[in-house]
Order: sequence, then structure tokens, then C-alpha cells
Amino acid sequence: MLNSYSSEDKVLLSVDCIIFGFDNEGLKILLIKRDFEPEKGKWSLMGGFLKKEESLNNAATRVLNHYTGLQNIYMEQLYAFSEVDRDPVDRTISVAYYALINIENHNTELIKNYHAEWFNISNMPKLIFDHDDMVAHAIRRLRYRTSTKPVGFELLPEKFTMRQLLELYEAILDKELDKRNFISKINSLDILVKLNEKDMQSSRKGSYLYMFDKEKYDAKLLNNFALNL
Amino acid sequence: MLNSYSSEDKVLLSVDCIIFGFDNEGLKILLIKRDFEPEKGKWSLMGGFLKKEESLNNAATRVLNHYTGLQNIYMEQLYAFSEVDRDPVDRTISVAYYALINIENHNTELIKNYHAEWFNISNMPKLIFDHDDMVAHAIRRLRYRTSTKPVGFELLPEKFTMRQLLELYEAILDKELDKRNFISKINSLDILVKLNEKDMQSSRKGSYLYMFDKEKYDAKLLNNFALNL
DNA sequence: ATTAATTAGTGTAGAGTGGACACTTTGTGG
DNA sequence: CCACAAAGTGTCCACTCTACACTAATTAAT
Repeated sequence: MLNSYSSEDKVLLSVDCIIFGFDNEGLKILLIKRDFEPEKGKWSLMGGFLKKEESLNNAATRVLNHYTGLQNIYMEQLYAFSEVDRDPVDRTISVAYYALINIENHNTELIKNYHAEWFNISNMPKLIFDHDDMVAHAIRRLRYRTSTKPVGFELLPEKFTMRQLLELYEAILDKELDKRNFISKINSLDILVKLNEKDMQSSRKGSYLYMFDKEKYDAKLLNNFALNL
Repeated sequence: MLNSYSSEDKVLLSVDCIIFGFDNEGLKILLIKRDFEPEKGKWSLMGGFLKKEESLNNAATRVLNHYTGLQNIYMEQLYAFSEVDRDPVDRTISVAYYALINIENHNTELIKNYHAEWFNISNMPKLIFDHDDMVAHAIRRLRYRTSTKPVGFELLPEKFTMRQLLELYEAILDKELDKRNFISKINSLDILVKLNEKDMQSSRKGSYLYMFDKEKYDAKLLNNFALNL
């Protein structure tokens, strides 16, 4: 009685990854220049096909690793895109994922080989197929996610200043935040460690570096995390 | 150069629908008794396979219509479930949708024929495969959705009392709400019409019936809708 | 050595929102 | 006409959110 679904249609399933990074220029997305037809030479998200023996999460992780060399990255499934004519080559349903990476850590050799580039989210080229929709979804989800998870820390280096954290949240939410209110809200979460170490790049006075306290955070997540900026 | 994806694996894609309804006994889900192997006789969500020439939204709408006779129903895509061994028959990825229906409107003949039944969400049988996960996801999403969309009105008859609306939200959120605070929050949304008509079933005094004001609501959605209960 | 320049760092008051709380009104059934 | 049952209605307190401006620390320039 197994294989009783044999009369049903089978389709191609792909994953496409919206990869977010952050540096002093703002919030960015990693895009790749397609080197095959159709739409050769156009910009695209990083994608790949689901193999029969893996889950979608595995496929997304595999694709991310393939293009960036990174592992153990925060990823989240977004949405399945399935319009009949979304891919002109063959009927393909694509499940979009987004990832938050520390822009300093990825393998820059790899992305050069793939003709990949970082684009500021406010200055992106038109993408192939429905990839623009996917990006719009991802940005919406990321904005919402700031209120339920400390997403910011995924995007920053291990040690960072309050100013960097503030500017990251401003970039994600696309609005100005009050410095004092921001700092007191972040401090009230009680998930940061203030280091005895200053970053001297940004000013003459120098600003303290902070780290994310994973233990305190894990304890907090079990109860409740909420951050309204 | 078309059909260049020919070496990739193809898989079965299905949709499974979590169908919510509400009556005076509480929030309910419509389940179906499987009449084929494997897991014949076990309870299951209503599902169907994606056909090559339709989108996932269309497939979900088709499945809902097939089992309930309903059209133009609020549905929302939830999540794609893709563990490799989730379906023992064949490799199948399933995209879960949830729907909100007015429990009085569906075709009761149809659901009898399909051996479908309504179950209170606090008293559900164990479901096949990963359908329990899907339901848990759907309830979480529905709870969140109350704060961003007036989901409640989808689940009630056209005319309803404040008490019904209150009890619906209590059932969705699984907590008691203060009657006065609830009513003032709902009224401050300004999307209800109070009718000159009373429901005399529930009490000797009778309670006013309300309707949802679609126009005011549409206007409001464009700006902002927020309801924190 | 003094000064100028630059960013870091810090607290408070006022407004608005959310939550707790109890009594009166209304109409029917007995 | 009285008893009953649910409907309907407003206030106060606590907390949270937001707006807002000055001092501290250090280095570079002279």
C-alpha cells in the first residue's frame, strides 16, 4: 500500500536565502550575479534545489554554507512562493529563508568566485523572478523579529559598542531611535556584558565594548523576551 | 536552454489546512478520519496535493472548498514542514495553512460524508504524522494575529453580541479578559456597528447585536491596526 | 601646557496606556 | 411585583514610553 501517491504531480522545490549583514554603512544583503540563462547577468538571491533526502532547513543551511563558508548561523523560514509562472524554466516552488550573519566572518574568497556582492537594502538592484518580494518579506519579518528575539547580536561582531548596536537597530527599523531610551531598554534586558575594554576608533574618548551574555539570554528566552523600540 | 533543471529531484508537495471555527463551546478545529492506509482510521488535518498548474494558495483554497463547500475564506500560509521521514508513504513536503470560518455556514452534509468532526482545541485526539505540530503552529499564529488583524470577526456570525466576541478572544488567547476593558478597547478601534436589535437568547434583558463595519475597517487597515488584550 | 574638538555617557518629568475593580439597569418568568 | 440573570457602564493607580540637554573623557592641534 506504500507509494500510493503515485498519480500525484511532483515538482521542483528550491530554497532561496536572504542573507543579511551589517557594517558601518548600514544593513546589507548578499546577492549573486547569475551566470546561466535565463536572466544571466542579473542579480539574484542565493538558492539551491531541495534534495530528496534532506529537510528544507538542511537545504537552506547547505546553500548558505556553500556560498559563504559559514556554519551555525541564525536562519528562519519565511514563506513558500508558488505562483505558477514564477520561474520560466520549470515549475518550481521556492521556500525563502533569511539568515543573519556577521559580515566580517564570511569567506570573502568564496563570494568573489561567485561574483557575489553586498548591497545596502536601500540601494538594491532589481532581482530576478519574485526575489524582490522575498526580500520585502524578509525585511518585514526581521523588523518584527526585533521585538521577540535579540536578532541584533547575530549581525554584529563578538565585541561591539552601544553605538553600533543602536545604529544596527536604526537600520533594521528604518527610524531614528533616542540614544538614552535605547540604552536603558537594552540594559533592562540584562543580557549584555560590559567589558573593561574600549574601542578607540570611533572617538577620542573611546567607547566601552560589550558582549552578548549567552547564558543570561538563554535563561531569559525560556521566560519572555520583549523589546519595544 | 529551458528545462535546464532536469537533473534535480522532484518531490510531492501537499497542503494541510487547520480549519478554525467557534461556537458557544469554544474554539474548534475540523478534523477528518483518514479512510486509507497508512494510519487509516486516525484523525488528520484536511489536505491535498499541489497540482502542477496551481499555486499553493489555490491548492489550499481548493482543499478547503472541497471539504466544507466554502469560498472566500480568510486563509494564511503558516509554514512548510519538510522532515525527511514525516510521511512514511513517499517523500512529501507539506505547507500548512490555517483558515477561519463561521462554523454555522459550512456544508454539514459534506463533512458528514467525509467523516469529519469538530474538536475543541483543548480536547483533540492525537493526529497523524506531524499534524500536531502544524496545529500548535496555527494556534500560536492565530494568537499573534489577534494583535494585528481583527481575526475574531471571521469566526463569528454576521451579527454577534459583545459577549460572544469576548468569549471568542478568551478562547483564542486562552485567558480570561476583563469585560469592561475589553469592550472599551474594541470600541476604541471604531470598526463595529451597534444594531438596533437585541439577541434575547442569552438573557432576559437581552444584549445588543453588533456587526463588523467593513468600510471603517478597510480604512483603518491602511493606517494601523493594533489590539493588545 | 592649554585649548578645542569630538563622541560617550547619563536622569528626569510628563503623557499615555494597560489593568484592576463593583454597582446599577433592564426585562422576563414565576 | 418580586426575584433573577445577564448587560452595561467609569475611575483610579501603576507602569511604560517618550521627549529632552548637559557633563565627561580624551586626543589633536597649537
